[in-house]
Amino acid sequence: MPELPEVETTCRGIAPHITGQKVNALIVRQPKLRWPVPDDLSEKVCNKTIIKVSRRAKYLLIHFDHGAAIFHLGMSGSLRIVDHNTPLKKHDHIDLQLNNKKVLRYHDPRRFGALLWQNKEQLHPLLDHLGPEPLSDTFGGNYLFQQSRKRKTAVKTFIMDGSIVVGVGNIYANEALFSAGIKPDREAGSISRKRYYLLAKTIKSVLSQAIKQGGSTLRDFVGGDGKPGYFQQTLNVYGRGSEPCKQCGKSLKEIRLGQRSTVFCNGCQR
DNA sequence: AAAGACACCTGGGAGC
DNA sequence: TGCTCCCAGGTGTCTT
Repeated sequence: MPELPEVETTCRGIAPHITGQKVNALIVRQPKLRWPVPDDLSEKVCNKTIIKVSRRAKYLLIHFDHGAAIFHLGMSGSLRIVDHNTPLKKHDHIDLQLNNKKVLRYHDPRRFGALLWQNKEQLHPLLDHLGPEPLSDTFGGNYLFQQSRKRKTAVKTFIMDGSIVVGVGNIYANEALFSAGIKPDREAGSISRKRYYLLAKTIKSVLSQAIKQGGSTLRDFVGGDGKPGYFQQTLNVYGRGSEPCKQCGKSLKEIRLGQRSTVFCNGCQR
């Protein structure tokens, strides 16, 4: 479910409700996520005050004086703010109960997500060796061009590699490549600097557009049924295999790259 | 070193 | 209605 824009939207949505709050309890009903929830996490966060919420790649960090709880939403995870008496649904695995009678509730049917802990001033191994944030100034066409030299992997696989750039998931990789007019299976190392400038630009714009739209549905993260913002995003190719290209009308092609569904227009992308 | 396959897990939809 | 099969927004780890 969550690509970078949804994690960012979640981060912004929950921050005002939990920042400055003291944690009353951590309830872990199902510790078997992608990695087990640490046994001692409850002791680490109980009676401690949340000082900040931030995002790095698709990780959501809840900061305390002495360290941070790290959430990852995996494929199907979501975090929402609910009232303390809100009935549990299936797959509501974790509650972080706050002083203000609100609960930060983690829901994740497939359990590919995670809840971990990192000590102060010491980067968790998972957050080490990550590439730049796509929306930062250190990420751009020149960087992509340089990183891609002599690489034979498909350009789509390349931009989805978290050590190159974080946060470009399957939906937005497809969309950014369409907008840049680049065929997803082109060898990364064979693409010109000029075209990487355009690709970096479309990656940034497709992600910021989605975040902007997610911002309009922030209330969904504090009640309601929690429909993620990017469901509203206009998708040009993702999920539209064999439908007509919105640009030229030709039938969109669907292939698999790195076991991921890949959709593109043979006419508009080369 | 880089590329590709596989793993984790549940639910929904298609096809029979 | 119910069974079987395939697919799904991620990403660490193992094998070539």
